[in-house]
Amino acid sequence: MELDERKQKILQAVIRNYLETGEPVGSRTISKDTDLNLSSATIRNEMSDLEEMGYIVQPHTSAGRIPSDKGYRFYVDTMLEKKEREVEELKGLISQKDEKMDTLLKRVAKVLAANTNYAAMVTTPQNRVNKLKFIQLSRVDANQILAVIVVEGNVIKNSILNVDEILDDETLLKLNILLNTHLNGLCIDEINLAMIAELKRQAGIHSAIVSEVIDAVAEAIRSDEDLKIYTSGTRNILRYPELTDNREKASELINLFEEEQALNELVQETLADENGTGIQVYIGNETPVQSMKDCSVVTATYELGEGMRGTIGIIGPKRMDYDKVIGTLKTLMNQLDTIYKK
Amino acid sequence: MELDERKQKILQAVIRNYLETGEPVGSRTISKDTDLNLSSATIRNEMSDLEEMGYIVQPHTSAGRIPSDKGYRFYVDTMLEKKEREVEELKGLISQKDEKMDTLLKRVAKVLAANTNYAAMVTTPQNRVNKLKFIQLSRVDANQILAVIVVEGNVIKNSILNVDEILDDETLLKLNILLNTHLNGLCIDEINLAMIAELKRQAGIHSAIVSEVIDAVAEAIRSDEDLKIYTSGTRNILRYPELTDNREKASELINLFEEEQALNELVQETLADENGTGIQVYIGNETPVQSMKDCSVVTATYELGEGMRGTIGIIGPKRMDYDKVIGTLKTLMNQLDTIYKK
DNA sequence: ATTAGCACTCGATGGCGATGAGTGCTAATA
DNA sequence: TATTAGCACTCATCGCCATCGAGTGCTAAT
Repeated sequence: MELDERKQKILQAVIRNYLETGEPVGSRTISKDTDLNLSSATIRNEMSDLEEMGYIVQPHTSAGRIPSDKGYRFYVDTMLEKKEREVEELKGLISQKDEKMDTLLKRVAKVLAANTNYAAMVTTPQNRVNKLKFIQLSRVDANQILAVIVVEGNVIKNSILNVDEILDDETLLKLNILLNTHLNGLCIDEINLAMIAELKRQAGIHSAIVSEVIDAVAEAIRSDEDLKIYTSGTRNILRYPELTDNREKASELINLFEEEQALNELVQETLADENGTGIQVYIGNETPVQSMKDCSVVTATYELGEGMRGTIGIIGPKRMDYDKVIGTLKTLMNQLDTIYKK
Repeated sequence: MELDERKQKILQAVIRNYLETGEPVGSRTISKDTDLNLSSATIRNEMSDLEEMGYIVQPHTSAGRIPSDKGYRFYVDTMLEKKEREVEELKGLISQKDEKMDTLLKRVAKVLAANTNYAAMVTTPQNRVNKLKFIQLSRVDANQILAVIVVEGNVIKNSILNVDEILDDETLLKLNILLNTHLNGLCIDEINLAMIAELKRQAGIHSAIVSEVIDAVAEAIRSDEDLKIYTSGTRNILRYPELTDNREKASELINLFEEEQALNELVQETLADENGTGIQVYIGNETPVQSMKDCSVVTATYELGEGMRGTIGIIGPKRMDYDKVIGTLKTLMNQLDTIYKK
């Protein structure tokens, strides 16, 4: 059977109506809502076809129809083809500059949640190729050394090293020069054992410290270590219609939402495959995280130049205002992009 | 009327039973549960008295009694007098050292939530008098300066400053010495305008940079800026009996739980008044945060020497296993204390 | 191909009586 | 005087059943 134009129109009407009301929608409603001028009986026949084709389902006999995952998928796909919606209200909401990265991202999560009424998440940007930019060792205390490591994109890591021997200023300076001249501009794959051995040899009796610094560098450069996920709007999960009478599932989802581990999977998936727009929609079982299979996830990837990429997204009910969510995500995504083009 | 020993015993029995079952408890149950050998009729009379005195209430006529806030308060107070319970299982759970502070605290929150089955929160320690320990300016890029600021307790802050003029190594060194000799060991109140002016004068043409550094220092030292609150076990909120059929309240509480702002109030309250044990219990309306008035909050203050103090706590139903919660909190509190005595 | 008509299905709603846990009161008892 | 047995009364809960109505699928007419 073919999904001709009339069937498409009916399907869209069913879904749009269901998104609004949350109730299974019947033939009479469609007959009145569309401009097709068809009687409810005709619609019934068409809906029967659509059900056979898997786009809609009946929760029980003698009830209206609701969209299946496949139905939602159709809806989202046709929607994405349409022109971008304007979401002006968000401009300015996150425009203050000079903010710390984490405050900014936290606020983005908040804005996103408040705007969509769904649960939102935002990750810190990940750098795929973290090049070392600068290392600095300083003495803080008699036997404490502070190692500051700056990687590309001005991400800064600190590490305090306890040392037994007392280092004088001159040695410290030598070590600084040694480390910087050898390591700057390198990314993690390029710091191999041979180089470490060479560094240790040149450091002579201070090789222990070099060792510790290298460890700190390795940790600093390993970006996934540093992935932070900010969430907001968890409460909205309680409003999701597919969960209202299923406390257990709601609870599971809330839990998931504070488990960075699980969200991480989602993020990785999002970052992995790259389609044109940067927007991804996972409906029901399409999600990489099993416990979200009753929900839909919409994510966007933002880019901060230099290959830094992060994810913002919302986790909502399958019955979601996809149009608005996608619009909002796009706007925020662009805002982030421009903010960091300062 | 007086709360004689028999009434106390009955009250305790009522509360203990209610904590277990969650059902209003009747006179017959008490008659069987206690070792008083009284008939249900006698108990009825006593319970009637207890109700008059405000320790228990009847959800509706011809139902059993449940504790009022005042009843819980009595229960908790008598309980706190008893000897400390041993909670051995927790030893070792958070024993790994060498962890980053935030990972550690995150895990403490997790352990706490998992152990009690309530919602848990942990704050980073706050330093009341933040003394400056060390400042370091380094050139990262042609026109970017990295300022590293270490305050007492080895808390490190970074800040990247953009500069117009190009600074050579020598000037940088001079600035470093200037800043360190003048500022080290001072806390925020001691850095006054006169001193800043003096610094700027000595810096000469580089006074703009000094200005920026001072700003960064001020921000770094302002500790409340840096208060982070880790939460865990939000899902447990859904299990609280007083909220199970009140979605709205549950939702509100969940929201509260991700609003650092609100939790902060709680923290401040906790840190403010200091009784002997470091444990505080807020029952129902006693809480400083209004939206928690259907819950109980139990907090503990941990100390990390040098005046660094943080809060760990749980937010649970009024019908809560106070005994276990307090025990768990005490154990974790001590663990944190000892871990940081390395 | 479309539509009117009709019998049928099934969840939702609300009334109703039975059930039973628990109370307060009174009178008997130790 | 304190305790207890007995009893009438209250009220939330549960299962049952009839009703209602939205919505369907099928058939026959247009």
